[in-house]
Amino acid sequence: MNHQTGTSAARRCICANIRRTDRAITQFYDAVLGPSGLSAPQFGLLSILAEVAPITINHFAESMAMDRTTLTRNLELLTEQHLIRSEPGVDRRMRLLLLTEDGEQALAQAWPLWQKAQDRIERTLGPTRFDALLAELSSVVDLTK
Amino acid sequence: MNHQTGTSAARRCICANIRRTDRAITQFYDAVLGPSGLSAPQFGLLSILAEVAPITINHFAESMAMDRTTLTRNLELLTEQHLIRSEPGVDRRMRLLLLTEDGEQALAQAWPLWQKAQDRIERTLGPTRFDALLAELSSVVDLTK
DNA sequence: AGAATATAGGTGTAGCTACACGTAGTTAGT
DNA sequence: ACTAACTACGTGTAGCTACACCTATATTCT
Repeated sequence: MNHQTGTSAARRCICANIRRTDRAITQFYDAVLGPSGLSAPQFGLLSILAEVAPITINHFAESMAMDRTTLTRNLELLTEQHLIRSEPGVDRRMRLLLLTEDGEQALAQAWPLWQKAQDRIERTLGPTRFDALLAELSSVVDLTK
Repeated sequence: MNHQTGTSAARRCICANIRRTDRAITQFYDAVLGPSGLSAPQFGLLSILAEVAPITINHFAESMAMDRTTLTRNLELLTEQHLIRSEPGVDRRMRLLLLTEDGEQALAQAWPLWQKAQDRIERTLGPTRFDALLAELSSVVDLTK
C-alpha cells in the first residue's frame, strides 16, 4: 500500500485539496487587492451585492452559497466601514442591503486590482481550462447538496 | 455590459468560486466525518501527519501549504484532544510532531467515513474529471507563487 | 571568540466560517 | 379571533486562517 508508485489516498482528498487551493488563492487575491483596503472576501461580497442590491440577508446568503450567520458577521465589518448599509423592508422582519457611496467608490477602486489578479489566473490557464475549472467547481458544490 | 447574455465578471471570480466550493465541500466532509469526532481539517492534518511523522512544524506546514502559525493553532486543539504529541528534536529549537495512539485510533475510525465522502465526489465525476480537477487545483496553487 | 545572520517556533490580534439556539414578525389553519 | 407553524434575523460559542512581531537556538563570518 502506497509504496513508491502513485499518490496516497490522503493526498487525493478533494476536500483538503480545495481547502489548500482556497488558502493559496485567497492570499494571492488579498495581496493584490491590498492597496484598495478590501480583503478578497470583502471584494467578493461588494461586487455581488452591487448586482443584486437591494436584497435581504437571507437571499444574499443564498446567492453567495454562504451560511446566513457567516454573512451577518461579514456584513458587520462592512457596515462599520460604511461600505454598505441596510434599510427596513415592507416586511418588518427584513433588512434590505445596499452599497453606500463609499462602498461604490471602494469597489470602483478595487476593480482594476481584481482584474490584475484574475488575469494572472485566467490568462495562464487559457479560456478553455478556466471555464472548465469554474464548471467543475460548480459541479462539486452541487454534489454536496 | 452584462445584459441578458453571459456571466458577470464578479461571478467569474476564481477566488470567490474556490472559496464558495471550499465552504460547500468542508460542510459536506464535516457532516460525513461527524461520527468520528474529527472535523474535515483535522482529518486532513492527521491523515497527512501519519505519513510524514515525525516532522517539524515548519516542514509540516510546508507539506500542507499552510501558514506555520495557522498550523500551530490547529495543532493546539489536536494536542488538547491527545491525538498528537510533540517531542524535542536534536536541535533544541525543533519540536517533532507525532500521532498518539488515540490519534491513530481516531484516524482509523474516520477512514471509512472519509472514503464515503470521497467516493461520492470521485465516483460522480469519474476518474478522468476527478484527476483533472486535482491537477487544475494544483496549477492554481502554483500560479499564486 | 564575538558579532551578525539565519532558522525554528510562539503570541497578539483580527477576519472568515458555521452550528445551536433564541426572538420578533408573518402566515395559515381552525 | 386565536393558535400553530413558518420566516427573517441576531447572538453565543468555537474552529480555521494569517499577518506582524517576538524569543530562543544555531550557524557563519571576521
